[in-house]
Amino acid sequence: MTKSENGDAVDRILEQWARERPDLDVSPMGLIGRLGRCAALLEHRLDVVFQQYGLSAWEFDMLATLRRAGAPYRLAPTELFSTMMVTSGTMTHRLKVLEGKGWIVREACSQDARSTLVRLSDAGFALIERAVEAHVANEHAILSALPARSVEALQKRLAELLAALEPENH
Amino acid sequence: MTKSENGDAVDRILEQWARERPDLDVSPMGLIGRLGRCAALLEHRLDVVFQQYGLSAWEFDMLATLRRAGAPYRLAPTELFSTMMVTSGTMTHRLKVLEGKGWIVREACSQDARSTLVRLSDAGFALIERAVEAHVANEHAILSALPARSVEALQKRLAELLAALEPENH
DNA sequence: AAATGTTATCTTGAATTCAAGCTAAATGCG
DNA sequence: CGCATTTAGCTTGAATTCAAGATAACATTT
Repeated sequence: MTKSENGDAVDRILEQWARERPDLDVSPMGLIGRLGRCAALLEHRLDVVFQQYGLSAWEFDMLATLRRAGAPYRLAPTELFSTMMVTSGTMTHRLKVLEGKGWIVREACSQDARSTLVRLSDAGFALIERAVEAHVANEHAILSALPARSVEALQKRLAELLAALEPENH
Repeated sequence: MTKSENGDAVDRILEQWARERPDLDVSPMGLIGRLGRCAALLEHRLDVVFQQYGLSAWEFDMLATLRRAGAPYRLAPTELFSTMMVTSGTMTHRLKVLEGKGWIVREACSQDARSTLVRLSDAGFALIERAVEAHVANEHAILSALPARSVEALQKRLAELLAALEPENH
């Protein structure tokens, strides 16, 4: 058995760099490369369930954000795009699409005439209520491929890394 | 508004779900949410260095893939887009851009007239040679925020997860 | 050799995103 | 009050991506 058949795609990249640039210590690529690849593959796996409910990932995310905010399931666009790490222009587009599909409604804000609040419609509420159940079940299924102890360990280490990366910490 | 309590952005999401949907065990969101967020933040951090060399992330990735393949730094488009997880249409566009910038050249394939191979130009080679050094240094700097043992542990757990997620394994 | 199927690549059109800049409303300050 | 500044949201244009399908070359079978 050769080395390259044992490891994953990232191992193969590390081997190539070791051969071509032995002067560089490319070991951080192991962690960062795998993390990126895991994220991409997970995204794909989650999309499968979203599509079963006629949702894209960002549509699920929008409805879920409004849903978990609690009654009356209403937030300002600014709050939405700042928590979701997208620009205001992206949010304008998303709101138009969701309103067109009847999952949200827009309401004037009594405190601030500049702001038109966003609220889950009954249809949007009913949809996300079912979709989030399937989504959570999907996540459980995906992680069941690993022993519970590995999941817990990974979870702890990622929390550490996230703390080190969060914008306010540097 | 963000600094406040103990816990990160993902903890706040978990708390909201626990309040709104106590019937669901949303614990997998802890791992999957943090992983996604780490990936997004890391992407941003890596971009900083890419931009210093006039590169976008995908441009760096393309040049790096050709570079680490070894002399004569030449690959077929199919090999490129399959290892990089993008479609053939995306690859066509990328090749046009890189060719326009003079970092790659295209050459007919003697074995297969359908294929026009892609090769690093001298300029492309010189650029990626410097950029990869800065990139690796950047990755070292980012991970230096964590103790070496944490990095090693995280790396091992991610390799486990990646093995469970790789397409051929399910 | 002709027919059939497969492979490599490109084209097209739509979706999604961001950066930059715009308008309107709220707020602060003299 | 009157003017400057900030904030909320939207508009525009460009970049990036993919899905679907077109094209051309290769491979296999008849």
